[in-house]
Amino acid sequence: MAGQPKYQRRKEDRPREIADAAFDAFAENGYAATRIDDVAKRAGVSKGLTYLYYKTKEDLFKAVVKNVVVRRVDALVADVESTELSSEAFIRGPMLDFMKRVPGSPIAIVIRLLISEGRRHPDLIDYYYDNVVARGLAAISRFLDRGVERGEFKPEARELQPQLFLAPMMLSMIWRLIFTDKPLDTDRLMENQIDLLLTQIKA
Amino acid sequence: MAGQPKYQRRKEDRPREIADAAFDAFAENGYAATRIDDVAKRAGVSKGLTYLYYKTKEDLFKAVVKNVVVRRVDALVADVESTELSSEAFIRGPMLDFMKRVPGSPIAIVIRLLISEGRRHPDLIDYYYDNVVARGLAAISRFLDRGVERGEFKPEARELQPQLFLAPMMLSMIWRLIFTDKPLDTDRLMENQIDLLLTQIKA
DNA sequence: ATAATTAATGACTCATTAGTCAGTAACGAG
DNA sequence: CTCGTTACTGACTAATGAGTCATTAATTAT
Repeated sequence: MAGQPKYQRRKEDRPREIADAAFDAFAENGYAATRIDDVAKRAGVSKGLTYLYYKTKEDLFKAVVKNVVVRRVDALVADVESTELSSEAFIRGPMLDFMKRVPGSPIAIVIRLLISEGRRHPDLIDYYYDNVVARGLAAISRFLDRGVERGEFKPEARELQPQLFLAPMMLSMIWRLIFTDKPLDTDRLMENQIDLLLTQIKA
Repeated sequence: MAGQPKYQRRKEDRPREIADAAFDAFAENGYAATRIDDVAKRAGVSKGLTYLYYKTKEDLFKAVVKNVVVRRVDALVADVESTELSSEAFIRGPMLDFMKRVPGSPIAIVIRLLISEGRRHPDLIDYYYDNVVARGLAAISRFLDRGVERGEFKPEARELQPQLFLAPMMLSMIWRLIFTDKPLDTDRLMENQIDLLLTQIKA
């Protein structure tokens, strides 16, 4: 007459399940306003278990940022490095597509967390800078260099700050984070910027 | 033999003193991590007095955002509307100067607060949108129109999204909020964007 | 089947802090 | 110099939520 077991023991999966639940909770309410109890409930576990895998709330926060971030950037950088397309076709195609997706993606959520809580976790900032920002910027720079070498871009392209490509993406992201419902054609904003830049640097 | 009085009664000045202290505290620690006790101590008053002038912590938060914001934007908009300079000279002069100053100004702090806490205060978002964002964007649009009418800009200038002017300012602001110490020539970023845009729209 | 191991639970403690309110003292009126 | 008004104080309450740990039960080994 054994009933259903109350729970399964799943040592391997728990940490990830808990981190995912925490990500959702942080995304909805921010770090400070998220209770560990909520995270546990979302993950379908007890509060105590959360503390078995993550010693403190801050530990959990760090795990969340690291998890979400690493997967995405790897994919993009690999894409940039391995493309067979012409420089212009790549920018207008895969790169623009990627940028359009970012403002609605988990990356935006992580950015919000970094803006609100980052100052209390300097090592997290460094981690994010090294693994996301620096790598992303370097990839764009290498891409510009390659365009120049191939004769697709003018030599001045090398002087462009890579951030110029990302600025409208950034504004779109912040816009959506703050003014969820106010209209802004973020796609067109990014397209226009790409047009501006390409007109300037095309050989 | 009367000692120094313990305090002065300053009904008129207290609200502002408290709001200013709160701004400093919020800027340093964010909304959630700021204790009313801290604010009171900074303002040199007791905790109870804070509650005499602001019914809740949220009330205080709203007062802070509104205070800091209104003063600045009024000045800029007036400047844009009343300038005697040529369109290009104005953009490269006063407008660029203003943009360069924003990332290090209290406006950046308010933006951080809106990003982290805004979702729990929708009326604050609306207030900020109406009084800052909408007005700023409208001012840029009118300015472009005027340039076209005067024959300084091509007619296509009317089609430009005003946000294109602001995107690098936004990126610079966020960069400084997150990566306080990582180098980025934010001034050059904004100058380059202005160059790009002017080359495109100059008659 | 039974025992040993340990993943998982949830009731508990304890520190923190938003918000209250009875009392105190500054200050102006008479 | 009173006396009345009220700006101001600070000790208090009530609620919340991070982190603990003794206990329970799923699983594995024998």
